[in-house]
Amino acid sequence: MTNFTLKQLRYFEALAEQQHFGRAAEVCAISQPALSVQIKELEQQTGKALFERGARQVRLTAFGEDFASRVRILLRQADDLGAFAAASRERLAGRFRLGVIPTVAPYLLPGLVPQLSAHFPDIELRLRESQTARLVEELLQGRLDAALVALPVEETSLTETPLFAEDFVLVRPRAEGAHPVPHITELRNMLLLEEGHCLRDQALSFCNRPAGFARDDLDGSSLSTLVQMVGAGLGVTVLPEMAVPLETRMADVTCSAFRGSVPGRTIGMVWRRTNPMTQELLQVAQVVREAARTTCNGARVLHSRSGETL
Amino acid sequence: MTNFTLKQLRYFEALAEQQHFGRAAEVCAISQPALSVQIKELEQQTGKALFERGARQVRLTAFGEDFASRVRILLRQADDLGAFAAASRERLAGRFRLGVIPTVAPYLLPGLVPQLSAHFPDIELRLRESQTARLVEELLQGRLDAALVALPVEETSLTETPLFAEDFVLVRPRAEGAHPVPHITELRNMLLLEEGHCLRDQALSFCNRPAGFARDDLDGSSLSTLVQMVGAGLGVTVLPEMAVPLETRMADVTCSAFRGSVPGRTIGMVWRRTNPMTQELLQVAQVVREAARTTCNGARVLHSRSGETL
DNA sequence: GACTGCGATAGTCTGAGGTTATGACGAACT
DNA sequence: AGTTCGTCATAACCTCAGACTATCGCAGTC
Repeated sequence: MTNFTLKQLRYFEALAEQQHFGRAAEVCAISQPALSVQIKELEQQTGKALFERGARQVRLTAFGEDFASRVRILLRQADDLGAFAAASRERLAGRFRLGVIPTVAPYLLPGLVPQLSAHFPDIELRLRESQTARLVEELLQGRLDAALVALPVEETSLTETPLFAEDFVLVRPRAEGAHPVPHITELRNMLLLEEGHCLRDQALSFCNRPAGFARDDLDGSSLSTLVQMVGAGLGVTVLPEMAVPLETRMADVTCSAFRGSVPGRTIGMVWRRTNPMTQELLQVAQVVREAARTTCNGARVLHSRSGETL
Repeated sequence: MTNFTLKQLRYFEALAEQQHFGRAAEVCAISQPALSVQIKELEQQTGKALFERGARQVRLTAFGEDFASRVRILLRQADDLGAFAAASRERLAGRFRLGVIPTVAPYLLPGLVPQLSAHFPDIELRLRESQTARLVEELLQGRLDAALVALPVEETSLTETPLFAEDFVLVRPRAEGAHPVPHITELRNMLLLEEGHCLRDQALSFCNRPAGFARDDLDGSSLSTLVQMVGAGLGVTVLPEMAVPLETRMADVTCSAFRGSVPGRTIGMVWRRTNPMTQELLQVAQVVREAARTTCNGARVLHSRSGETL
């Protein structure tokens, strides 16, 4: 029953304004008979006369006027919808849900958030801090649009772009600062983040884990905690370089670059392969690279391979 | 640019709800390819992806969700428009502008207005009291929908239906009540309404106007005034029967039926011949007849000829 | 690696909605 | 009164949007 078309309503509005079939048809850029037919059709569908056809005048009926005022509202709303789409066409806009792992978030976000807002003024940014596994799960469920994690991510339905690489640095009690920096295979009493953090797995993987390597009785829930524990002389730990300024400022520790083969990590952005906003996501990635370059110590910006711009 | 169709939006809404092309197509009672094509078309027109097509899931994009919430509002409004038309289909509704001549209005309207409201609960009644010429002019300009006047009305672009007929009665000072009622051709010192009232013309026409017939130095602006003047002994006048109870109650006058050929008038309703609401107008006329029968002394209800129901 | 479920694409057909030409009719003019 | 004019409705025709069926392609699943 409600099967009139927007086109009919636009014709109707034109006729209501012009009060003349010929002129209204011209306004609509169609022929007069076409307009007559559509108005007639509309009148049949509403079941009431909308216009009174006089010899020299076309007038709205009482019902027609009530109808017209509602039609106008409807059409303006339809116009708004079109304008809304047009306005959103160029720039990334709307909700954008970004997940970030805990060993990146505190160091990158203070620089990133303002830059994202500046770059995409119409964005509604929602941030979520969680470990990689959780972020991947939420991505797959469609509850996140993208995530910043350490690469690689083994998940075929996700796609990724590298953002930047950084080294890990060794954190020891300040007292040990004078000692030579041990090789990564010689580390002892390593303090680690609790289960689930990718940084823990990375730390475990880049050395051959001799007996006594890790203090696995003393997992820390954050890098901040770990550094405090190092300062208390409980052991040593590694920090990604971006974390160094913030975490070691107030602690009684010393930081040293590794010698020889320097361990590190690559941070990248991942999202569902099926997400149609690839273009916009790559723009976001570019902003993240910029933010990392300007606000994160020692971040070496990486660029996506050419094929990924598709 | 804003040339999407309501149909597309309905398809879109269904898909947004079902998150499945096949099921959404079924809901829309079309084939799945038809829906795919229309969604694609809509996405092309908005210039943005609305859905993310996953392997096992169809999801709205961020933009799609914003779009959807607006679409829902628009569609509900379109539905309302249809419902509004459907609701107005049966009963007369909306603004109804009725003109009434001054020698009818005060006596008929108190009974008519409640009956009209009761009969057409959704009506928005606007009343206008003016002399016939003015009412006809406003009708022709489309500023009135109908008018209650004395018939006949000489105006080819108006059509009419008779409502009721009534007699005129003679009003004399009470002192003269004992005298025999003069014949209409023997009247003297007749007090008349001022220029423009049809009742004046009628009074002038139903007698042969001998010298001294009318006190044309003393026109009254209302029947009420005339009756007061009669009571003061300035002359005599005629009243339509419906005016008698109200106008003669407080005055020192006497009313008498004419003998022989009794003058009177016919009240009818007129409207633009082009007005498409003939059916509803005839309903209104019927209510007026009923109101006249129950509330107006001596009104003899008349019925429209069968052909007029078209 | 074949199967399956699901969306996209291709090819075809129908009718909604456009066109031009013409009719009908009231208003205005001669 | 007849004629002309302005205006909307109707008729006949045409075209393409949008429907259908059939089929392909792809990603999970067994």
